[in-house]
Amino acid sequence: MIVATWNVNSIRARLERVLQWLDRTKPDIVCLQETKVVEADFPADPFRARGYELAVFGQKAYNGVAILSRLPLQDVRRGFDGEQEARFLQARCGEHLVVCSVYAPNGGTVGSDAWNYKLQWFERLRTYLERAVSPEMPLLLAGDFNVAPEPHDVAFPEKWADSVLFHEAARAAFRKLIDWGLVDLIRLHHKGPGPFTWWDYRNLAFPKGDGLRIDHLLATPPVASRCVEAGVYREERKGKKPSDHAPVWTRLDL
DNA sequence: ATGGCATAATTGTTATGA
Repeated sequence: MIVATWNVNSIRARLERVLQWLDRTKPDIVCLQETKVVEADFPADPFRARGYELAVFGQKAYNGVAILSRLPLQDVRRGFDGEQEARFLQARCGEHLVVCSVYAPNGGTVGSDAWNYKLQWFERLRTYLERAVSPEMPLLLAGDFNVAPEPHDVAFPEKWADSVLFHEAARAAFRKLIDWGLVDLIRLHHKGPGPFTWWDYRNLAFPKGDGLRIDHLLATPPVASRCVEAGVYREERKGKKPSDHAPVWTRLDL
């Protein structure tokens, strides 16, 4: 089956593009981030009409995560550790696979309150995993982690070294999360540099190739051992009214 | 050094993103 994740930068602004992409690629499970809408206003009907069950965790204007699944959704959990913001949504898809749609804080600027919040948020996510799940169970964290883990995840690493997306402290926080027991599925199949998943809207970043890999599919070993293919739908960054992120996907032999 | 662009909430301008 195909599992994908996409930071859509507003599900209402992106609805037509998301539906066309769904109809073309037909993923079984999709994690969405930055839906930017409360649950009551989430445009669920066109997804239900395409055979998806939905789990939605939203708030007004900012953040917001969702999971679409062709397999029955059960055991939905909104947030972790008393989180106020709509950044984490967990559900069981089918009998065994647990999927989490994750939207990590951006961090504003290095040294700001938002920056400290970002670093602490990664600590709290790791603590939640330690408490609530296990590396032995089939678990997939899919989403926008707002961290490019290594130099070959950034097209121009020297230019981005001091940014919140590639700062050493953010990379260290991400590594600590991985060390709990997660495998980066893209890196099972691509050596790098790239594939990149985000390009700034400004300064012609996409045509210039100024990309970063900040959206990730992170799986426990029971899932990673079934990962036969993974990639980025780079073409979704092209054309009219794109998100600034491209979808990331994997094929799992489950 | 700054702003570039996009979105929501609002309806002129700000907050936030990455």
